[in-house]
Amino acid sequence: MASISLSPEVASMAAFKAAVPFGNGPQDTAERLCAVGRFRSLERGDELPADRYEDRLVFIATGTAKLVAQSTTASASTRKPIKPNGSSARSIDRDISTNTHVLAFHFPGDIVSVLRQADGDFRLVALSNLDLVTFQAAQFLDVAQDNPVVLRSVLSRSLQALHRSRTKMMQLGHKSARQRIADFLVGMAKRLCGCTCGECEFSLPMTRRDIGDSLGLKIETVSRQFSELREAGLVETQGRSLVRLTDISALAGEAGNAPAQSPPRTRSPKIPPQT
Amino acid sequence: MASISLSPEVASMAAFKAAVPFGNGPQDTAERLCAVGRFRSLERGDELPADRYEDRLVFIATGTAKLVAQSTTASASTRKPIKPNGSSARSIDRDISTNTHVLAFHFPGDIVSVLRQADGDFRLVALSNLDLVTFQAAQFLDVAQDNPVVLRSVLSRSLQALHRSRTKMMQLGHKSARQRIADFLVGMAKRLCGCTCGECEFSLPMTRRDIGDSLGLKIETVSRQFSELREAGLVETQGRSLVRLTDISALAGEAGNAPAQSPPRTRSPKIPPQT
DNA sequence: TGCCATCATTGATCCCGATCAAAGACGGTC
DNA sequence: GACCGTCTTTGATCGGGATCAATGATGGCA
Repeated sequence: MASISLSPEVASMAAFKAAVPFGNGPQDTAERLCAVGRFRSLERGDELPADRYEDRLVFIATGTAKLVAQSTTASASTRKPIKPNGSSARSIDRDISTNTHVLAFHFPGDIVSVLRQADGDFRLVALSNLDLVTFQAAQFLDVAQDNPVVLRSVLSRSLQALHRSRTKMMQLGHKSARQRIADFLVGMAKRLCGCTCGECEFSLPMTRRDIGDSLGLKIETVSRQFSELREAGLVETQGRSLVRLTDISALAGEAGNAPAQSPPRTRSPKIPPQT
Repeated sequence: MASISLSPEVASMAAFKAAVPFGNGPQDTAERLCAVGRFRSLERGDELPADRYEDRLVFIATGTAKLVAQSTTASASTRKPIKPNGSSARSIDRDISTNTHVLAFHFPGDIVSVLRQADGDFRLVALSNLDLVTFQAAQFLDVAQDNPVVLRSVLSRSLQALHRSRTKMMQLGHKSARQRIADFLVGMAKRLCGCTCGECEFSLPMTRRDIGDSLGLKIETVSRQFSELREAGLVETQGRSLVRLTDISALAGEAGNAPAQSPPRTRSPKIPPQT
């Protein structure tokens, strides 16, 4: 097994180069970017060590991750006298049952912007074994500055992230628990299988708690909604993570979205949706 | 009234040039950007006509605006048999009590990204008389592509917007009504007066309904929270919009944030705050 | 000045989701 | 296999915010 197969590091860098369009600018941009990028590998449950002073851009090569925020709520409470059970020395104080919030889940090919710690406590945590490439944002931009195509691509990605974030905000703003869960499942079907209608089966890489934290719900509520959707025949589950959606369109309807028609929403100017 | 004083259009373009750092790239970038920008003036309550196919970047020169999303929720309920009272012809079907959501408020100097309508129903609505400059995002980027400083500045702004959006998401995710209102007021104090502690007085450009829509609360709840904060001596109001915060730090505490110490924001080589 | 549409406040009640509590199921490891 | 920690499900109860309903305040305008 020596080093015959492609090393994770080399593979990750290659994935990065493949994911970003380098256009017809300076041809060495890719190499120069890789030179300032740093490969890292995390195991399930590990978190990317925080950087106090530098914003970072993180490219996900393999695995899935969650971006969490530890809200600085003056929660005067809950110091859990962690059981002396010296479990894996690895699990760094994953403060249970505090106001942790999952901002987003990320999958291979994503470029995640992780702000410096001074701007809030954002952390990237591995949900599965994770290969990634980290860049100091300033360095990345310095290099990319010579190559407008790259810069523009990054901008475009960040605008997309903004869009997703806003969409999610709307979810949290005024959707019921049922709608949030349905929406979440539809979203996962799309990102994990590329399915937007029909049926679909996949394995959720995150726990019920993670799901709840990302939707602003408690774990019990998440569970109850799964149960109800199961009774409604829209969802089947097997084990902890395997999920089968029997009718994605119906689920999307449940989520309060247009039932995933043919995308070209040829609405005449201003017909109120009112499904 | 002739054209003796500076026209709003000229003033807006000048404001735009002043707001974006053009660095030492090609010196005509500013002019070329202005050439593809289009000046618009909206009156209170008007909305920026939607563009079906093009994402846009909008620079706010004067006034305040809200970015709203009309959620396509399949609200099976609430058919309000709008009273035949042919009210003012002006109020363009501003569907009362529907799931409108305010994504953000914007002030002079902001650059707002307004996605094409196909990506969701986002609209920019004037809260006061509003002068702005709109760009087709693609055109803007084409021009800016020659000037890395501009491109990078726009990127930086969008990352900031993302950060704000995420922060807000956390708010909506798990904060009480009290905390949301307190947080909102602290944020307004900062944006409208630059105050982060001590006391402060300003005029809110938006209605209680707008506030509620932006925080995921109902108007009655907003009102009740104002009343409670008033009783607690943290807030004084006069008329509909005038607000006085007697102790911003205390209010920040109420919001569940660190009580606004001297922000040790040790900014590393980064880009100006703004927005 | 008085009218009137809109906005804001206050009260009463209801309901969804949080919280408290206790089993039950999964999936590791020995 | 049996054990055990973690994750998940289900039940009972509570409370914050939504909802329904009515009154009061504001400010634009003729």
